[in-house]
Amino acid sequence: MAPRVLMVAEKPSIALSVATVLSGGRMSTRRGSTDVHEFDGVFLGHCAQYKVTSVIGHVFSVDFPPKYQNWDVTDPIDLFEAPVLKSEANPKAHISRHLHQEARGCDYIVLWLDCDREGENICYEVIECIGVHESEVGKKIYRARFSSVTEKDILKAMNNLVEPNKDEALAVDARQEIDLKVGVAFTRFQTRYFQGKYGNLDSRVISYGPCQTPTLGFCVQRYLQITTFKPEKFWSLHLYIMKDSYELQLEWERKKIFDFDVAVMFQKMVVNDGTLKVTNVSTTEECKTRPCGLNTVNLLKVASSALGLGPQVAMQVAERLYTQGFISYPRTESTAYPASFDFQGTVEALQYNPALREYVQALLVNGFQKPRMGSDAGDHPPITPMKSASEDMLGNDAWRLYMYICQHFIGSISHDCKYTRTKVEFESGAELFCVVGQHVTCKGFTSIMPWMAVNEKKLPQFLRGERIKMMKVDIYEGNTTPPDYLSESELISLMEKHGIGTDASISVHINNICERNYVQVNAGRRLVPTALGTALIRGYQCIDPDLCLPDIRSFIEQQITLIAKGKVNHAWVVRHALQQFMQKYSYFVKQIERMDALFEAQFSPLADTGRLLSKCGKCTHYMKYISSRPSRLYCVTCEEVYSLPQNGSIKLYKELACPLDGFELLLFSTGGPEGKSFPLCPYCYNSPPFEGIEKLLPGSSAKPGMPCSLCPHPTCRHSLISQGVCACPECGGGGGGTLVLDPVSAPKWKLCCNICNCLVLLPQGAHRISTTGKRCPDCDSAVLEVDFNKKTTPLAGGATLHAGCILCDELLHSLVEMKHGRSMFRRGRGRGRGRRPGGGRGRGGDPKMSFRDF
DNA sequence: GCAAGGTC
Repeated sequence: MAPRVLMVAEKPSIALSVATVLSGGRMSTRRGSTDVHEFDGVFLGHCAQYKVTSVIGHVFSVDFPPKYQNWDVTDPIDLFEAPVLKSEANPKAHISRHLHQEARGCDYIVLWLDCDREGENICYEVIECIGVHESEVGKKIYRARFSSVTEKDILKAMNNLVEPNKDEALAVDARQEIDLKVGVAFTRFQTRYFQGKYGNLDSRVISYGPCQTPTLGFCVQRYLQITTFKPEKFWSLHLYIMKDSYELQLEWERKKIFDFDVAVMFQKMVVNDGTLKVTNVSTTEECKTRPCGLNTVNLLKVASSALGLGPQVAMQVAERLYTQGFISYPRTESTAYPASFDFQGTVEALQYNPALREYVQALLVNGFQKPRMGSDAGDHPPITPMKSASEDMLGNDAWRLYMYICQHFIGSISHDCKYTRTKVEFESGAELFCVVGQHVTCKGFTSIMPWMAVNEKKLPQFLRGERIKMMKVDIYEGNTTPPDYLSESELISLMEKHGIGTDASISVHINNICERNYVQVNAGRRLVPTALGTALIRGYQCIDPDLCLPDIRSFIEQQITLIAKGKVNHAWVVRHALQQFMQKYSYFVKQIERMDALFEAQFSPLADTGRLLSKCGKCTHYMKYISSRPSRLYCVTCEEVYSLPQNGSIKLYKELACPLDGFELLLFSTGGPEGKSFPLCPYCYNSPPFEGIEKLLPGSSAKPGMPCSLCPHPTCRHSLISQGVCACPECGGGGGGTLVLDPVSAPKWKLCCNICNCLVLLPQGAHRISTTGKRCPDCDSAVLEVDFNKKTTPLAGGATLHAGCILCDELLHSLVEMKHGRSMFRRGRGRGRGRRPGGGRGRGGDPKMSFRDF
């Protein structure tokens, strides 16, 4: 039988290109998690059946196990030695399952991931999904190495298959683990420390990261240069002459001097001389070179400085242009065009663009220039237009960005700009002056990129030895000025220079420091640090400047490069790097008061912030509601902070207290037309899930990590304690009671009303219980869904999901109704009743214990 | 809630 070959690319577009080239365009396509292209061909000299599919970037991402997810119970320092887990980055896409299924029955795997470290790492993610042992690498699993997705490169790669490089993949594993542990440990510590003290920081988290923090560092460094700048007076000579009815101001060779008396002395020397002699006239041919191919960093810089588009927006627009086929892949480091690049075709496509037509046609007639040699990072070709477009097709921002990409591309294959530069030098009283003129002889690429044009500056004719009459010699008094705030475009250059982030992530880091309120983007897209951003960086500078220096990234890079080159063992490097960061972390924690001194000077203590809202269950005093991000409650007496759900409003809920802890209940509401609201107890909301259960119930069967399926709150992070399950059947109509899972007997699945203390038993052995929003047709009580484990409760039809009324003994009807669209109402027998103090206004007739006991 | 890196 013909061998079967599965090929996996990094993204669907590359899978399509590879399949198209290798099949000569004759393949069939099957839709799946990602498309699968099938065709017959030749593999290693035999006829073979091919399938080509792709992942969508990384399949897995790395995180801590659930045990370490709770900020309340995990000391951040433990994170450095915690295990890390890889889980599917996008579980909904089912990429892992897709690869496993497609690989079944295949004899060979060929990996077409991007040829960089990340790509090498994804190779091994694919190998993991496929479920093949790594010992098969080289026998069954091959790596295609290609530098561009062109026919020539694809065929060449196919004929030169190699093995994936495990060391490079391990280097990425190391980077992921170090970034995760360092970033999360510092972030959690800082966030809790400062948000537990100040009420007006206005940021959801006080984050730290080896890329985002140095990025912020650059902005603050410039800010500090500005604030500590002391202007100085300076003086300079302005000498004016008249020649052939041109009035000219000459440049003084000394530019400026900082002593007035000396400036006066020089002025006198010139005035006393009275004549100005031309000492030299020189003319040079100058050349302004055309640009190389456009890469992401340069695109982002132009987008920010010339088009006023921030990096985040620019990348979004560029991605849309890419997916619509107007431009090539927008994330690339390379500025060199591949040898096989189709310049002719690309130029021809642009002649239909009215704005470019004239220039493009001239280029086609006169021939275009070979582009300058750029740098080839081995990733993707430079960003180029792929087809013609009009403003109507794209919309304003996309059109401007697209036009820039076209202009840059055309510029890169146009002539250089040529001009002559004439410098005339003068002397008077032993002081030297000069004037410079420029004359463009060939506009070249500046015709299509007019903002790059060389300024014409005409000069009258001067002859060497000529004596010129001076009009006047003034002393100009000026002040030195500080630099401006860092522009976004300068920041991108600095990040690139120091290796902070990648073409794909630079925009994300900049966006992060804006969103977290560390910097603000001012007019002209200049970045001004906020009080928070400044306090953070100045704090690191006090405690441990390494933490905010760009070298922190290069340190990690240099460490993992040792792994990539196979020089040092992966585990050793990770352990060593983490040990160093752990020491830095401990020192930082010990010294945090030095950073805090800066915060103290800028921000208000929690006690001075917010307004009184609801009563604390511990001390019965009113607690303060802090409305600035992140909104939270603060008890001044107990000095405790209680976090609240975010992005909504909070108000007192009927002045009712939680029956469990005495804290006054609150009502949280989200805005908008589909706004939701639910009541919550601030103490329960902040209760560590397992601690509480275990304290209350020795020998509890609750397992760490068991998710809370009862709590309908989208923000709920409880496991077994929750609120607001459903309306209480006793007082639900008028009293507003809500059934909560009774924490005392949680593993026994009981519900307890927070108003009237009514207890409702739930079926045992269920592993998930949730609300349906439906009402029992018999007694009008809430209907719950109960999910049983098949093993413990085999039921007719293999059904595992049941729903029933919490008061009547009816259990199965709603399920059947849901499954078959009709009600099969089977009434069972009640087995007594739950504790129900107060009686209430039961609507279900004779109140019974709910649900049959399974 | 947290990092940085892929990609959509």
